[in-house]
Amino acid sequence: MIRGATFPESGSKRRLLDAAEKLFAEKGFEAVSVRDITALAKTNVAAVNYHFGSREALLGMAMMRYMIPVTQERLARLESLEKKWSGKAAPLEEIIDALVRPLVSQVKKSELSERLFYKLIGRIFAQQADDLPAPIEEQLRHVIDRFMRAFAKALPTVSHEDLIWRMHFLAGGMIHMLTHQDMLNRLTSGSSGEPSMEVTLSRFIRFATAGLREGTSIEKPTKKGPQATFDF
Amino acid sequence: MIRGATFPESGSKRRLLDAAEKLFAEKGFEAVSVRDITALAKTNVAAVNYHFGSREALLGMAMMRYMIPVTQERLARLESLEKKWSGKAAPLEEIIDALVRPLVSQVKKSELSERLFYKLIGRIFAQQADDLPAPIEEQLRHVIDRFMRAFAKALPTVSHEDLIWRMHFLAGGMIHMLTHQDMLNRLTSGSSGEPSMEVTLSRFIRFATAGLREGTSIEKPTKKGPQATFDF
DNA sequence: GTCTATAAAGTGATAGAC
DNA sequence: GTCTATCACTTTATAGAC
Repeated sequence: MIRGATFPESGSKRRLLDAAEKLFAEKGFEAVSVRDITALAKTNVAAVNYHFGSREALLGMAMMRYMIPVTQERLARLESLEKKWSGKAAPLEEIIDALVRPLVSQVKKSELSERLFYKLIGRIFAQQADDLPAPIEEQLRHVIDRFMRAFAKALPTVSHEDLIWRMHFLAGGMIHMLTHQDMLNRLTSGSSGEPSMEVTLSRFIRFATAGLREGTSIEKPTKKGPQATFDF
Repeated sequence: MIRGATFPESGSKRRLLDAAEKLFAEKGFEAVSVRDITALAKTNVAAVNYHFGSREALLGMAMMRYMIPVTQERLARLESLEKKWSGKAAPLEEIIDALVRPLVSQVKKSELSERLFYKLIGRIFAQQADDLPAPIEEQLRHVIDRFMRAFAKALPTVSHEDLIWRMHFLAGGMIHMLTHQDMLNRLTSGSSGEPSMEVTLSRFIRFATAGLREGTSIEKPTKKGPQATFDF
């Protein structure tokens, strides 16, 4: 399902991908010019068009170089999880871990700094769906579909529609966690403690597990949420 | 604390703000030129510099025109909540509602389409903290501080650091909910049901309440999350 | 494959007429 | 306040030499 598209291991094409990735992460996709990229990659300005055809195509390739291994690791982790729990539903925490951890673990294989890596991922996910490159959209669709089935099995009493939305909220928290760690410190005068990513990840998994599970058990006697009018 | 800065109700300055807001929402902050804005506002190209001094300053003003009423409504709702529960901690659901609902309710006062309004808010929050206009950063800091205190009162057993991170995850889900409703439908072949915002909001509040509360009560016998090694 | 040179269009900002 | 004309750059993309 997920084709393995190969990427150059060296040469000017590789240097262009590296440079593009770094600059896109730092400044955002719109704010980087072909000249910025070729300057950092130490090639001539024509190289981008020669190797990729256009700036847009290079942008798509840089995204794909990330997302392909992330997608593959997600699916592999989920499969190995299902094998381990053969037939039975896997624990919710472990499914969420399989979805989130690859975004973190792929960082080690990158030559970008950790901070930049997360920014790049954040920028990819912050794109509107309709201007993601088609192959990336296809991958995300497949990942969502596979994980939805796993979640549905683990939470048989939650409706399909509820589950989709909860997974959506989870995705938002996940992206925010990766991309705005620095914002958190800035906006709270450094009281977030700057923990390791492993600690943050386990905090997130607890949060998301509780959120996904909410409403599963027989309706707790919660004080029936607001929704009412305020005297504002 | 939050100064009330006035914005023009008519005239070319107002038209420029309207046009900028619409285009920034549609295409993103980097992708809109002064000429795009003046064309839509039906002014000459010099008008932006005459009225605002620079493109950047106009961008900041457009953001502020949103965020000021949102911030004011958030603080007002929280205050009225605390008055209502005089002394006692307000229910978690109601605090979250006070934080999230203003982002939705301000849509009615806007002349943008609902879809565009949410996109604009998403773009503001997707900015890196260090390139938000200073007054906006100040407002966010104040809001976070006020709501953190309310959350801490409602969840006295959760550590300050845990709470900060859970609030951070909540913020991510909130932004994602507002800005990527269309993506959800696109990536799930429309099985999210396109519910009204009111329904989505109450789904989100349930999710976030559960996530924030997680771990409050005496450590549930959860199967101790993953964190372990995988055979991948 | 790599490069320079350049075309063609777009950019933010401003001077100066009205 | 509004406008046109224009400056001084930067942009993507490409032609054509090596």
